[in-house]
Amino acid sequence: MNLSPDLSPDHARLVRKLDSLIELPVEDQAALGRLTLDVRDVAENVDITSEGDRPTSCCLLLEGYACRYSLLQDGQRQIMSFHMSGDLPDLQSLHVKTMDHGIGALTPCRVGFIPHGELLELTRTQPRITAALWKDTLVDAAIFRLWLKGMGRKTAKSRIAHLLCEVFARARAVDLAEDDHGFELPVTQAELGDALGLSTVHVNRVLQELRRDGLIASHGKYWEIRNGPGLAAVAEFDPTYLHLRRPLPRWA
Amino acid sequence: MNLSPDLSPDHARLVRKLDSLIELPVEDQAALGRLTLDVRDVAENVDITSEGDRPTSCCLLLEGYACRYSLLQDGQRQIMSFHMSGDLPDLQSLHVKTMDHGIGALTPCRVGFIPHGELLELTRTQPRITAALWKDTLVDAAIFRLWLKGMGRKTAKSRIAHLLCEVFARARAVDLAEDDHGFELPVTQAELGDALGLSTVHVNRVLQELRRDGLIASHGKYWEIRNGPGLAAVAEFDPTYLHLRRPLPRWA
DNA sequence: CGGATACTTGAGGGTTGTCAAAATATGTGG
DNA sequence: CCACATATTTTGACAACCCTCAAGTATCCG
Repeated sequence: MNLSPDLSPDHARLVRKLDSLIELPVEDQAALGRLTLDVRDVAENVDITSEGDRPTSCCLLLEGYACRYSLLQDGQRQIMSFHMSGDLPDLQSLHVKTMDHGIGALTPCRVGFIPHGELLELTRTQPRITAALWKDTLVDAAIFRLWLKGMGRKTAKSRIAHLLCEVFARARAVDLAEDDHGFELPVTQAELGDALGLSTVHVNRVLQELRRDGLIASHGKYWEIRNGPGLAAVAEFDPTYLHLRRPLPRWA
Repeated sequence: MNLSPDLSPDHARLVRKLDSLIELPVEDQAALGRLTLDVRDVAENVDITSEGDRPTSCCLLLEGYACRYSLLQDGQRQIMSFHMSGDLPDLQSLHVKTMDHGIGALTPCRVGFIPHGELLELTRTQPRITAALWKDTLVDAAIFRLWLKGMGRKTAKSRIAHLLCEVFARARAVDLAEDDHGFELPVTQAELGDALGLSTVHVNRVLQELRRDGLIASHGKYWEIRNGPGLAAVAEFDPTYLHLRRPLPRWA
């Protein structure tokens, strides 16, 4: 990647993310670099955006991890995605006015809010940026589809394996994975369960099984893929759906 | 809605669909009316587009019903969405080159293929059409999220109820539902199961339960919502996520 | 009318959930 | 840097929702 040197570190995260989807000429990078970023801190377990809100800006996640979620009437929670630095978890609010889900901070987060107006102006003048942003929302949708496939037709073991492959691949694509197999995902087993449609107890048992099989290891919020091909096989993981420009490790 | 009178019936279906999401001035309607439609017939159970394809056009469903699906290694199928006349089920191929799932015809279908080039040209010149198309893909994503929520955290009964509410609401929005509670959804119980992550047998039993409760009735491919508020309550159905411009029946 | 597809029913089993509690890790104030 | 409160992980027993298998019935369509 050819990252324009005069970008702020915050803008660079955005550019790096979009550039993982579509090659962005320096002019487009510069245009992104001129976007207003209203930076704020959000505490753990606090909403960045709540269901029912009608945002007038999109949030760029700069530091920390967040999730998309929705609550049921009985208080159960469904997590629909995990987000890391560089993600625009409520980008869809650009064209879909009312939030039909919330974005919550899984860890203390630093986020930058970009006014809708500025983004819409870019989409009127910069077709490549439009394509990149649109594609980002499309990859989101592709991820939802794969989760759907997992929830509908895969075992708990395969689902968990798939999630770990996916988060690793996404982290890798934006230079957040340290090496060929380690990455950060600061979520509790209860949160994994809420994401995968499983109980905490069952998540725990299946994780133990994956460890026993030598497929993964974990130390708190850090996860390690011990046997990539094995894990990918259990998961039936094929990264095509992430539509990344740059190749991933062979096994993924 | 103010449908431009000089549209072909096929183009009108597209305009009616996009207009259900965003108000389209006549100039935009006219621009849509000039799109090339390469019309073809697709037989039941044949793919309109297959997983792995790299389409150079988007298909507009003109007549019939289709579904998005993906197969697992063991042959199981996950259906990710149902599509009706007016839908653009592979619109995402505009920006995401490789199909990560297939589009299959559930009934004999008539589809019109629109060249990517023409759509991309529109997105460069007509911001409202861009917004409408983008929003269409965003509503798709919202529907995936709701299915995800259902599969993860709802009972089979609630999931089936939700699907019926949703298809009714979508059909209503494009004038495909005959009255306040009847609509067409020509799918077998096996297909419902593949969509909802359930076995055929269980779908059957739950449908009987919904009928016994007086919530629905069905005659072959036609479905009737007998008790809208009751069904919506079981489903926890709230149509906000469909982001429709025009109101739906009170209960939905 | 006949074959195929779809729907229905019954019996039994398995993956996963619930409840409850113990063990361990984490974090904060003194 | 320890002590205690809290959050998280782990374990066990039992139950439930849903699945599989299998067979019978209804429906569609040429």
